[in-house]
Amino acid sequence: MPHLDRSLIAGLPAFAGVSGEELDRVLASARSARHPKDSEVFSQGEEAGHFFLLLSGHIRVAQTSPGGQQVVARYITEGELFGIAVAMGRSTYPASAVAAIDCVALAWPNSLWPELQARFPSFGASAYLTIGSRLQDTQARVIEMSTEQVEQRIAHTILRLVKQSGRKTESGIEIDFPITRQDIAEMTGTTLHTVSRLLSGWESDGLVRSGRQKVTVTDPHELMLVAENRRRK
Amino acid sequence: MPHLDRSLIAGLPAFAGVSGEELDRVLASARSARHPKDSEVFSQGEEAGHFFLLLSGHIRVAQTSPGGQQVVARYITEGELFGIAVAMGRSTYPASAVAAIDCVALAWPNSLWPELQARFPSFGASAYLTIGSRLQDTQARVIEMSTEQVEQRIAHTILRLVKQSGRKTESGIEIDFPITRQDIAEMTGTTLHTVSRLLSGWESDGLVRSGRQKVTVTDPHELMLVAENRRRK
DNA sequence: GTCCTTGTTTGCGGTGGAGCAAACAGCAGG
DNA sequence: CCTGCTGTTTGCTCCACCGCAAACAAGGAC
Repeated sequence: MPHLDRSLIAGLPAFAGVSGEELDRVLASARSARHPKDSEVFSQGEEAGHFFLLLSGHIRVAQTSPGGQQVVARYITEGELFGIAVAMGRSTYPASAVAAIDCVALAWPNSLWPELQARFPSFGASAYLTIGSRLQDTQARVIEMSTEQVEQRIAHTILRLVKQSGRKTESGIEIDFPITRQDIAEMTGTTLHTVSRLLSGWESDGLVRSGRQKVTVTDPHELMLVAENRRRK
Repeated sequence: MPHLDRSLIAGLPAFAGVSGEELDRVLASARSARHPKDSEVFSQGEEAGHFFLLLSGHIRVAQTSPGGQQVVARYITEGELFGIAVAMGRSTYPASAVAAIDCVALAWPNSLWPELQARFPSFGASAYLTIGSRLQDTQARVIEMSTEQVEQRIAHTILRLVKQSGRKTESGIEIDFPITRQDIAEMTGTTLHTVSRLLSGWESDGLVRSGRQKVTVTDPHELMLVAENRRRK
C-alpha cells in the first residue's frame, strides 16, 4: 500500500486540532481504495464493517423502499465522512453508497471507532456534527415534501446541488458530476417525466441549460424565485 | 425546589451505568418544571439555553416552514431527551416543543453539556444514539412521502403512534394523548379533510374508532394491510 | 341550561402530476 | 460506418388529492 500523506486529511474539520504525527497514526490504520464510477462502496442491509472518508469524487447514497423503489438520500462530497453506521449504533448500513464518478476513499474498521473517538475528540465531535446536520437536512426535506409542490422542490434541490458541488463554466454553474433525470426524481419524490418536463420548460425560459446527465444553472436568481414560488408565470 | 429523587431517572438508557451517587449529582444541576397542556417548552429559532428530559407527558415537536405552514416532526414520549440542539452544534432550537398534555421535564443548562458528556460516557452516547435514531426515522419518513400515497402514510403514522404511545382499552389500542386530524395531517403532509375522510372510511370498515382528538385502533392487523397497500379494496 | 369556541364531517369541482406509450438523441463498442 | 443501450423528451389520459364551503358535534365557560 502506498504511503498516505498527512496532507490528505490535514485540512478537514474531522481532524482539526490533531497534530501532524497523530495524523500519521490515524492514517496508518486507514486503508485507501479507489471506487470506479457506478461501483458500490457498500450496500444497504450489509453488515457494517467500516466507516469512510471521501477523499475525491462524489458518492450517491440511496435507500430502497420496502416496495423496491429507490430514494436518493444525499450526495457525499470530498472531505465528508460517510458510512458511519457505527456512530448511530447500527450494525448494518441503512443505505447503499454508489460512486457517481471515480472516487477515492479512506476506510477504517469499525472496531477502531471507540479508540479514534476517545483519542481525538475533534474527530468524534465532527462525526456527531455530521449526523446532526444530516438530521437537519433531512428534516428540511420533509418540510419541503410536505409543503411545496414538485416545481419548487426540484428547483430547491438543483440549487442545493449547485451550491454544494457547482463548477463554473462559461454559460453558468454546472453540477460537476453526472446526474440523470431519474436521480433528480428520486431526490424529490417525483418521476423522471415530470423532472424532464420542468427542466425543458426552464431551458426555454433561459434558467438552465441541460443535457445528458448534465445540468447547468444559467440564471440562479430566477431559479431561486421558482424555488420560492415567487415567479411570474 | 423539591428534592429530585434518583429513581426518576435511574431506569433510563441515558443514565445506564451511572451510579446512584452520581445520579444525585446529575440531578442536582437539573431543574424540574411542569408544562401545562398546550404551553410551549421552547420555540423555534429561540436561543437554545437548555436541553431537556421528559419525565411524564407527551411533547409535540413542530417546525414552521418558510411559507408559514406547520409540520409536526415527532412526538416525544416519557424518558426521551429533547431540545438537544447543543448536541447538534446548534445555538438555536430548530423546532418548537409544545406540551400535548400536562408534562414534567427536567432541564439542564447547555453549559453543562460538555461536562456531563465527559463525566458520564453513557449519557453522551445515549444522546448521540437518540440523534442517530431520529435521523433514521426522518429518512424513513422521506421514503414514505416519496413512495407511498396518503392512505398508506396515514396508516403507517397511526400505527407508529399506537406502538409508541398506545394504551389498551376494551375496544382496542388508543393513542394516549389528544391528537387532532390537523396534527395527523401535519405529520403526513396532507390536509385535515383527507385525514378525516380516510378515518371515517376506516371506521365504517371497523378498523378504527375515532372521536374528538381521539384515535383507537380496533384492528391493527387490517390497518397494517392498509399501510402496506395489500388490502382488498 | 345557553352560548361559543374548537374540532370534525361531507359534498363538490378543479388540477397537479402520475402513468403509459412512443419517439428521439447521445455515446460506446464492434 | 451501423448497432444497441441508456437516457431524454413529449403527448395524452386519468385520478388521488386538494381547496373551498357549509353544516355539524363536543366540550367549556358562565
